[in-house]
Formats: sequence, structure tokens, C-alpha cells
Amino acid sequence: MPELPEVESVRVGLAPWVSDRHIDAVRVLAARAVRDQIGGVEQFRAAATGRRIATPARRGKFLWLPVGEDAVVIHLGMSGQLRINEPAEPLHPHTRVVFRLDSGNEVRFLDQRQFGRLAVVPLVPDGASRVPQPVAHIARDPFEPGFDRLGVARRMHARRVALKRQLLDQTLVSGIGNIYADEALWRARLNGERLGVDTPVRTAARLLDAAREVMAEAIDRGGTSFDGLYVHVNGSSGYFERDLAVYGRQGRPCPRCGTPIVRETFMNRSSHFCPVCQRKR
DNA sequence: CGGAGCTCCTGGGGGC
DNA sequence: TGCCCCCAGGAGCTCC
Repeated sequence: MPELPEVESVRVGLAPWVSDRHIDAVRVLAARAVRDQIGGVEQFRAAATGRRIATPARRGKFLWLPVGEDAVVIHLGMSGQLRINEPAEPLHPHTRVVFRLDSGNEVRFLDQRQFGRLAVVPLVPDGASRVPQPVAHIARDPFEPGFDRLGVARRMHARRVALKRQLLDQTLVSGIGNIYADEALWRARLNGERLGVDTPVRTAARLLDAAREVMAEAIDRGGTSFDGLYVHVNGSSGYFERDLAVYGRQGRPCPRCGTPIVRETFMNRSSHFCPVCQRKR
């Protein structure tokens, strides 16, 4: 389940293989992967072929390969992977899109559950920089220089919306998914069902700090994976379940107080928390 | 228009 | 042993 740290891990791993390379050919094996592309598969192929890739960039969970005034924007969804292969290597059955580079290598997009998506889109202005058009409505992530920590905390406090829902709202703060939301809430000792209006601005800011810390540690470890679906660009899996305090650890002791971790359904998703450290009040 | 809920998708795993 | 159903969730979409 790629969240910000996993996507950043993919970006860093991909960069030396694709930066300053030309895309010589594009194969789309599953039209669904480019369903957002205006003009469909043919337009995707035409718009990507022959372009030179600059340094891969990222905001939140969105990754993109800048190509001139456009970008190949990639969202990995639930199970998307990018791998570098030689053309002779057999295609994995989940391969959806293949880019052949002028280096002779291939960049392969694999995606079992097909929530992932790719498109060639124009870059649009965003402050001092530029982002792909579909990324423009996404908020800055906690690692971006322009991330307004206090401003986001104030918005959280102003809303009668549960803290976990706000952490997952990509238009408020981007990059956080279900796993890091649970981990950040545990670290900040807050229950995810607590409302923003019941949370002081400084407490909301502390929660954002916790989210950034948890994700920074995951980036240092090279990403996190829990079901074997997430894989680094070279095919090796990042698997750091032991570093998680609460996610997927229902019934096991809270690392802080020993109380068994509880799993509940919230927002049609699973939520994991310590019933003592993170009281619902 | 903000907020909440629905939907897409697939293979692994559990239950019978 | 085999089959069926449930489960995981990011984000775009729809509805209120």
C-alpha cells in the first residue's frame, strides 16, 4: 500500500535509471491503466514516445516524470509497482504499461488490483514551481518547503470532522494513507475519531509533526510494505512491519503501555489504536 | 460547496 | 481438497 514514503522510495530508486533518458517506445497492455488519458491509449503512446525525461518528482502519493512542458503522471494506487528490466526478461502477468528507454532498459508498470493510473498531462504553475494538472488540487505534503503547518492545523481545528478523516484528506495535507494515519495518531496519543473542533490548533500541529516524523523514519528505512504487493524498482520487497506500533497489530501489546491494540472499522476502513493511550474521551 | 459515502479491482486466505 | 466469499484501500465521483 504505497503511501508517501513508499512513493518517495520508488522515486529515488527510479531517478538514476530514467533521468535524462529518452522514451523510445511505449506499450500499453491494459487500457484501464491509462483511463484518465484524454484520447485514450493512442494519445498516451503518442504523447509519451520520443520525450526526454528530467528528474522524477513527487507530491504526496503522486509521482511524475517531467517531459518538457508535460509530465507522465503516475499514481500507484493500491498495488502499483515500477520496475527496471531488460527487454529479454519475461513480462510479469500484472504488467500494464512498458516504456522502452534509449538506454535499452525498460520501465515496467505492474499493478495487480488496477487502482493505479498513468497519463501524460501538461504541467501547470504552482507557486514557484510547476506540477501536473491532476496534482494541482492536491495539498502540499509535509516535506515540501511551502507546507503551511500552522495553516493546516488551523483548518483542522475549524472543521467538525474527525482527525483521522482529516489526515486522509489529500486536499488538506497529502501523502498520508491508512497506515501512517494510524501510526501518527498513536504517536501523538490522539484518537482518530476526535473532532478537529475539539482539538486545539497546537495539538493538531503536533499531530502533523507526528505524521511527518513517522513518514520520515519510513523513508529512511526505504519504505514499508505489509502484504508483499509493494516492491522497490529492482524487484526487492520493502518489509518493515516490525517498525509499526499499531497498524495490523490488533491484540498485540501497545509498545508504550502494553494494553492490547484494538482494531475497529471507521470510514469503511480498519483503524488500529491503543484504547488507553488514545482514549476516545 | 463541504462533507460523507460509494465504487472500482484482484488474489490471498479463511471457512466449510 | 476444493470452492466460495470476504477483505484490503486511494481517490474520483455522486449525492445531499
